[in-house]
Amino acid sequence: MNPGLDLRITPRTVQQQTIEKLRLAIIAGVFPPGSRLVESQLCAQLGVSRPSLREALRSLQAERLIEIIPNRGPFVPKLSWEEATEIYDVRELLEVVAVGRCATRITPEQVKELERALKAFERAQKSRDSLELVTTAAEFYAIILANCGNAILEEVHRGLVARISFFRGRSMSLEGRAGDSLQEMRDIYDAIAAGDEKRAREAAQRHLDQAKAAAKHAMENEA
Amino acid sequence: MNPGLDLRITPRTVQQQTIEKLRLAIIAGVFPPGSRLVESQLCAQLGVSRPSLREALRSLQAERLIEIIPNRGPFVPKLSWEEATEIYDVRELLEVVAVGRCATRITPEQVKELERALKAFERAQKSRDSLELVTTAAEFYAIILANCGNAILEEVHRGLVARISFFRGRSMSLEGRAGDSLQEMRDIYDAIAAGDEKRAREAAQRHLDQAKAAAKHAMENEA
DNA sequence: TCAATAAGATTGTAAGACATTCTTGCGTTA
DNA sequence: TAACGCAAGAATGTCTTACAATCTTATTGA
Repeated sequence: MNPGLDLRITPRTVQQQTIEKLRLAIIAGVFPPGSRLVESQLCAQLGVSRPSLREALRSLQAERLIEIIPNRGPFVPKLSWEEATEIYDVRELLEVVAVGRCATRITPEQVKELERALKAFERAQKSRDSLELVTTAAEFYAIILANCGNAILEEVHRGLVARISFFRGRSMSLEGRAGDSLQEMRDIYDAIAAGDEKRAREAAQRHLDQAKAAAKHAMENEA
Repeated sequence: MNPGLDLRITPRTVQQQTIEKLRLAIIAGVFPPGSRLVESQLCAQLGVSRPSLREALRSLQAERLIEIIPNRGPFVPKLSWEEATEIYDVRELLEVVAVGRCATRITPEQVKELERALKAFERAQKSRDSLELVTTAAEFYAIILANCGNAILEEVHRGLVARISFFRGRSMSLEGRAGDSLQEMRDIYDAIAAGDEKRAREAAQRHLDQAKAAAKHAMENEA
């Protein structure tokens, strides 16, 4: 037996499903930043009891996806540009390393996967579907992070990206941004496929700097 | 009025206190890795109701300080050396940057604070108090992270360090390790006080490599 | 118009209940 | 004897109910 393989199947409990549904809703922007989450309403919408919902809310609070002010309840935080910048900076730190490591250790099968994800993004870009753009871009990065050889890095990165999902959605819709993104992601893909760590890191750095600038632009245009 | 200043006082709810007490207990090693946390026992020990306790446990689960297997309940995870290595690697990534940034922006008052923390560590090292060693070392790093200019980086770093606290406690007790640590921390302090970013980063890197090696050594000697 | 108050809504916390699932010890059987 | 299976007990997952504390809002009065 391989002791490193965990075969345990974990039943999906009510709370887990509650957490996942709420998390997706928040990331997708169903509850825009600043909106309050009223327990009784969520219970009714999700069909769960208040204790179960509250436990789910505590998890999301620990993930920093929501904030809970005592006696006032949970709400989706509004990110200031300063906070968003800090998140982008840490993300950049992690992501550049992840892309570089990925380039040195990814398997040919996973390169195929990455190529598929890139093409999906390309299709989304042509169809100008804003949601699809974000989804496919996330998938592209998910593959990279899953192949960087460090699960903790992947986990932390995912948490950070979730917190700026609202920005990403906005900046992706910016005129022309998706096209630039595609080219930058192609560069990353090419470098990874070639196993060129240095070039991969540089491409990732470029991509993130551009994304950061686009996010800033998107934010200033609506604030 | 300064809109950036948040004067809101948050009442300390039962759950917050529960979370903090449990977190400290876990970090301090009261519940060693592998031990199960039985709800009814914790309720009695902490004097809180089951719903409150369960919400607190969900928070700790999201922080990855405990794991909860459905229908079996929460327990303190045993870190494999592979996982610990991954955490150390990400921590290193963040910490080196944080120390470097700290060197360029710390205020003279905070340098004083850092000096005090360093001296406290020195005293702990002389008295060979294992708990004090960990506490004072944590304080030293807390000051650095608080002055790196990025609250997100600080937050992520704190989360990672909490997860390897058990290792830290063990490796600190290693013969001679504390003395080496002190010298390495002095180097970090000197570089920060001198505002020398490059040297600070190098010192941080050295310190972490040593800490990692010590942790590995400590782990292999008991597994 | 503004301040104070009161009513309503919402959250924090507890207690109880019950079905489901896990653990464990015992007895049965090959 | 050993392995299997079953049954009792313990623990968790979930829901309901309840109530005090707090916040929000609307009304009233100056």
